[in-house]
Amino acid sequence: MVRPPCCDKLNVKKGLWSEEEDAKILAYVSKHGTGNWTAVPKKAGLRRCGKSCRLRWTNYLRPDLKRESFTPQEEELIILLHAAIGSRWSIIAQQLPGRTDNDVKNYWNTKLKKKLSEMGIDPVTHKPFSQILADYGNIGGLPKSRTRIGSLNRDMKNTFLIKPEPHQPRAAATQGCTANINSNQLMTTTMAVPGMKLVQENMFPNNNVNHHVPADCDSLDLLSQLQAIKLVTEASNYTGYQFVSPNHYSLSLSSTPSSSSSSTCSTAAQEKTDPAFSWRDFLLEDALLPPESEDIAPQNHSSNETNNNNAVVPGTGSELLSYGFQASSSSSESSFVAAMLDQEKEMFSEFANLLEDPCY
DNA sequence: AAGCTAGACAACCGCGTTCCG
DNA sequence: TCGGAACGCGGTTGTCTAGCT
Repeated sequence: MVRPPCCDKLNVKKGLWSEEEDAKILAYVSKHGTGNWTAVPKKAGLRRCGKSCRLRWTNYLRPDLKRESFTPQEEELIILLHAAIGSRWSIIAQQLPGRTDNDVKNYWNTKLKKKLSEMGIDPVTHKPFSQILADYGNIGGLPKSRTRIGSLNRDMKNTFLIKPEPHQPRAAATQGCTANINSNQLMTTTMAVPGMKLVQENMFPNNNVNHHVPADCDSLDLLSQLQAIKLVTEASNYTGYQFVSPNHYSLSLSSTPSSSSSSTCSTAAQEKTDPAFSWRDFLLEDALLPPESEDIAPQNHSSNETNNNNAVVPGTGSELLSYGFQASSSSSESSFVAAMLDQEKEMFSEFANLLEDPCY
């Protein structure tokens, strides 16, 4: 492993910071300001890596940091922003004065993920579990056996299989689940990634999104991210991310009169009739089709205009799966899907014994 | 009282990006 | 333009503590 030069010394101290060390950092920063962190340890008389100093300052010593626990408003904002832009903690934290990305990340990992799971919502896709299960069952046409549940993400499993887990070291637990990872990835990537496109389209119906750009997370450009943030944060009176029914959760944005009716996260039925996204486009544009293939005309998004106020909590996934796999007609698509399924079958057969004995 | 467990949060690690000579 | 250093970010791990058995 290559360490940065500032951390290369063997005598660099690690672990928790003492009050003395904090005082040295504070003294240094008050005198010299922040910046050039690699020089800080030497100048401040610390046996710490510069990176570590910066982290200590950013996450703990900065005077503008809030110490009190997260408010319900902050909590809702985090959930909304996570739904909109994913785990971009630094961006989310920028919308929460006095909070650091580390704070937000920790709060998400320890509280919010669990909370959403208990509500029956997958914290990764922000989609009701029941719908994910149904959609996932539809993909492969495979029976929903225990094995299938074993391939769902851990939070989801915890919700379905409420049973005390024997404590085990984290690494061991992680390793034990290795056999599930591929199928998890199959699911979460296919679901979450195109979902970003859905967010973009549904949250900014008037935004000229180029629908021929492959809808991966990274293609969600900065402008759109900022717009997403703006939309979410400006909805000053939103009443929250409400669980309505197992297939239906909503976000009520009451900041505009026309949005008094809660905008609703698409149900499976709604999504199947929503023409805004074509899974086919997503799959094929990347490589399989020449650009501007005539049967993949730009989508007409006029239907979105009727629900401009709907800040659709990104569903992300299952709608895409229903779209794509059910509507697939071209041979290239079916071969792509078939290849994925073949690989998955192969994996299941290879790890059959493990999958029959889930690690939880 | 001791051991175990889970929650909270601080800190570290690795990697990608940006800056600068 | 290139390469190394610095920085920033997200994921992961470590540590402490309170509650429970």
